Amino acid sequence: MGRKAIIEGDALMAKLSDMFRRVGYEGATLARLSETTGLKKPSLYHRFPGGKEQMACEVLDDAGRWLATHVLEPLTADGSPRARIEHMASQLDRFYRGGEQACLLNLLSAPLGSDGPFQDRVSAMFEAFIDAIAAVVTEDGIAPAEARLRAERAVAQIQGSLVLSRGLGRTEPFRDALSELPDRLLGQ
Amino acid sequence: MGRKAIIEGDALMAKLSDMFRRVGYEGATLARLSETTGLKKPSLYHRFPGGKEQMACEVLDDAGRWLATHVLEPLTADGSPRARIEHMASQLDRFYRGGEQACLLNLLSAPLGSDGPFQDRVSAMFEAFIDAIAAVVTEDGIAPAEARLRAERAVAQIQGSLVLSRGLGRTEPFRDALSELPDRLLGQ
DNA sequence: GTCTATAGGAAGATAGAC
DNA sequence: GTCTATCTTCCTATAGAC
Repeated sequence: MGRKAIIEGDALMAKLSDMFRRVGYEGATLARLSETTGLKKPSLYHRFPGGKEQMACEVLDDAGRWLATHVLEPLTADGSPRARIEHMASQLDRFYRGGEQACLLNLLSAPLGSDGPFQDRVSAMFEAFIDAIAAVVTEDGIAPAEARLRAERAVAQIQGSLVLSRGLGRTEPFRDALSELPDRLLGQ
Repeated sequence: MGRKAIIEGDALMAKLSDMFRRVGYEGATLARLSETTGLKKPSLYHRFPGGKEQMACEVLDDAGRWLATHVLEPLTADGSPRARIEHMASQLDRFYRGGEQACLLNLLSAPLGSDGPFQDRVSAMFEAFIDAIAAVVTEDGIAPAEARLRAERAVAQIQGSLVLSRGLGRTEPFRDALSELPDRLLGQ
C-alpha cells in the first residue's frame, strides 16, 4: 500500500488538462507542465514523443471522451427531454468546476481562417455537442431547424458565460447559464 | 503628398490590436508585432517603454474608448430602446468584423482566481458593457434586477458566439446572436 | 521509465550609432 | 525616432547515464 511514486495515466492527463485550461497553449510551458505533473521534461517526452502538441491533442481527445460519455450519451437515455437536459447541466457544472475552469475549445481554437493543429478536433467537438442537444430538442416537438438554432445558441451561451465568469472574476454568469438552459432550449 | 514612411498613432494601434486579437497575448511576439507594424523592435520600445504589456494595455484602453463612444454612448441617445439596441448590434458587427475578429476581453483574461496585468481593465469593461445594456432594458419597463440578468446573458451570448464562430470556422453563430439581441433583451 | 545535463533557438529587452 | 547588433533569459527538445 505504498504511495505511487510516479503519476499514472488518468491523474497525469488531469494535471495536463488543468494547466492548459488555466494558462492556454502558449502559456503552458514544459517547465510548468513538468512542475504540475512531477515529471521532468525528458519523462514527459518519453510519454508524449510529439511534445507539447501531442499533450494538447491527447488532452483534447480525453475531454472529448468525457463529453461524449458523461454529457452527450445521457442525452439519449430514458426520461423526459427536460430531465435529460437538467442532467446535462449538472454534468457541465462538474466538467467546468462550477465555472472556475475555462474551456479547452476556447483556449485551443485557432484564429478564424487559419487552421492550427487542434482546429479539426475543436470543430468536431462543437458539432457533436450541438447535434446531441438539437436531437433532444427535436424529440420534444420542436422543428429540426429551430432545434438546431437553439442548440447553437445554448452552446454559445455556455461558452460565453465561461468567458464572462473569468473576465468578471465570479462564477454567477456560468451558473445562471446552466440554470436557464432547460427553459431556453425547450421553452414555448 | 508623399506616402508616410512611418506608421502613425491610429494605424499603429489598429495593427497591434489586430495581432493581439488574432493570436492572443503570448502568441503576439515582438517579432510579429514588429513585422505587422513595420517598426523594428527598438522603435516599438521607444513608443512603448513598458514593452508588450504596455502595448496590450493601450490596445485595451483603445478598445474601451471605442466601445464607450460607438457602442455604449449611443445607448443613451434618442430613439426607442429597440432602435438603440439594433444600432448597438450593427456597431458590434463592425467592432468584431462580422464575427471574424476575436474579443480582446476573452484573449487577455487571466485565469479565474489569479490577477493578470489586464484583469482590472477587462472586468471594468465587461461591467460597463453590462450596465449600459441593463439601463436601456430598464428604460423599456423591465425591472432592474431582471434587466441586469438579461444584460449579462446578452454579453455572454455575444462572447460565446464569437468563441463558437472561431471554433466552427464560420461566422453564422455571431451574426445570429446579433440578430437575436433585441428580442432577447426586450421580449415579453 | 526516470533522471542530469545540455544543445539550439526564439523570446523580451537594451546599448549605442545615425 | 529609427535602426543594427547584442544581451539574457526562457523555450522546446534531445543525449545519454542509471
